[in-house]
Amino acid sequence: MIAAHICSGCAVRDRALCASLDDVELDTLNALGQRRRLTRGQTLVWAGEESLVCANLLSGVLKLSAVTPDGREQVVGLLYPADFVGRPWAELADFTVTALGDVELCVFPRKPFERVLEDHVRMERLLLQRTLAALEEARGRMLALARLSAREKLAGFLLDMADRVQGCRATASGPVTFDFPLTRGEMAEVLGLTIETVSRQLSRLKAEGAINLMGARGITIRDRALLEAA
Amino acid sequence: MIAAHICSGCAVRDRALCASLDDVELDTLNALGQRRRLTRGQTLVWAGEESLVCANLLSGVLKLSAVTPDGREQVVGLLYPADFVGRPWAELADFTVTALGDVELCVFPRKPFERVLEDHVRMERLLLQRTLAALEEARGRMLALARLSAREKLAGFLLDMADRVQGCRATASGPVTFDFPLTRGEMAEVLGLTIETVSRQLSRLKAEGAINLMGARGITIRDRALLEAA
DNA sequence: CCGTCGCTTTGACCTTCGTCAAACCACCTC
DNA sequence: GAGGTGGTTTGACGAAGGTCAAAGCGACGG
Repeated sequence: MIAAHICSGCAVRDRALCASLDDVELDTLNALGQRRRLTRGQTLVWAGEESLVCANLLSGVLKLSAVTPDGREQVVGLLYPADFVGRPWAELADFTVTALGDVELCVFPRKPFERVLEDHVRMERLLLQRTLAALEEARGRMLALARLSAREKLAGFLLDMADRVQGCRATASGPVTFDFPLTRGEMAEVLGLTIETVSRQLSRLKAEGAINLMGARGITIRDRALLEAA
Repeated sequence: MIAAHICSGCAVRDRALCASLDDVELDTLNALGQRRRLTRGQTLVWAGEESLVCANLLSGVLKLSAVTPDGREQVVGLLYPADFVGRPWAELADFTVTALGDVELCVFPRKPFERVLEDHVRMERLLLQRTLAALEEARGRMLALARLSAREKLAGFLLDMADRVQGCRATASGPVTFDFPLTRGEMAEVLGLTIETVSRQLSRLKAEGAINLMGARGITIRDRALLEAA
């Protein structure tokens, strides 16, 4: 019952992969899991190194990034609470996983985790469905990276953040205020731009009255329609 | 035994998802499957429409493409023989699937196919592993689309094609000759460029002696190292 | 053999975005 | 309050690649 006890207080108990397990099954998994915290900038996994762990993200945001041989970097995915981290059955890690803010994880050693996965069809199915969803998202972002202008990328990104921040609350068109979990540089990495271009486009959107910027992190969406037009 | 008979002659019997099924199980699936041919340019699925089918690709090449509201297009994936087509459990199709050349498919109605999938853990696992691999590939291409120059994209693409064409034969560094399955326009769609840029970069690579072009389709890799340097 | 059709190549020009450089700003420590 | 430090903004400039336009090339049908 210890496991059930620990997990029952878990913020993502019914949204993460674990949602597919009952309390008894959870014991097995919990015996493997270990809580871990990361602070801003710390990295959990390095691309190309041996892939030793999988994890559930409990709180905070992680970035998944790829790097060219000569050092150009691209963020290829953002992970939010309840998302799954890592790639079962892969000997080497594909991408670098880094904390964007302070982060809490529930970490499992990869090999034993694979065994649990193989023994629990429902969990495996849930992972399959999430992977299919992630694949769709990645492909959607390929379109964005390759074909949208800097302005369009930014507008789309802001709308995305806004929706995510206010949970799944109905998107009333009233102004929304929130703080970025990312710096300009990180936004640039996500959108395939440079830091200067991000800054310039934000200034431009502000000048046009679509948004308002307060300090480096604060933002409020003033005219959602104007953003959606891009 | 009819099913086993049909499938046993299948070119991808032991490479497609079906590889996870024994001859008896294959009967179930075969009862659902239907051969279908497409000719160059025909499309199997339209993005946004109801998702009615899944399929195994038997021969030929398919492209998966996404389109912006205003008509800009991006190819987000290429599918080769033995690859799986479609997204189980999705009500709507995410992307448009179009034949690049003449194509043979083994098509299943989605809903019944999902049931088979749910009843065959090994097949579900194989699909999961393939989806994870596809996700990695998609993310790798995000890096390429966002951060590589036109020249680098093309060089990488040519090397890729060359490797794929000569099967998994050891990549001797001798010159390789083959035909593109794609037009310049399609290459542009894949690489996130315009047709003119593709043409110009190919001409440049030819001028530098890295490749040779014969007619619109023929190509030979003359200096592999030169391409790899990009 | 000629004309047409689809695709490719090449050129001239222009826009967008990246590069380099210099302030600027907020926040923190001393 | 002085001085750092890390992130941000702004400007001037240049290069890569997109756009528009015209010609070239090869295959096919008449």
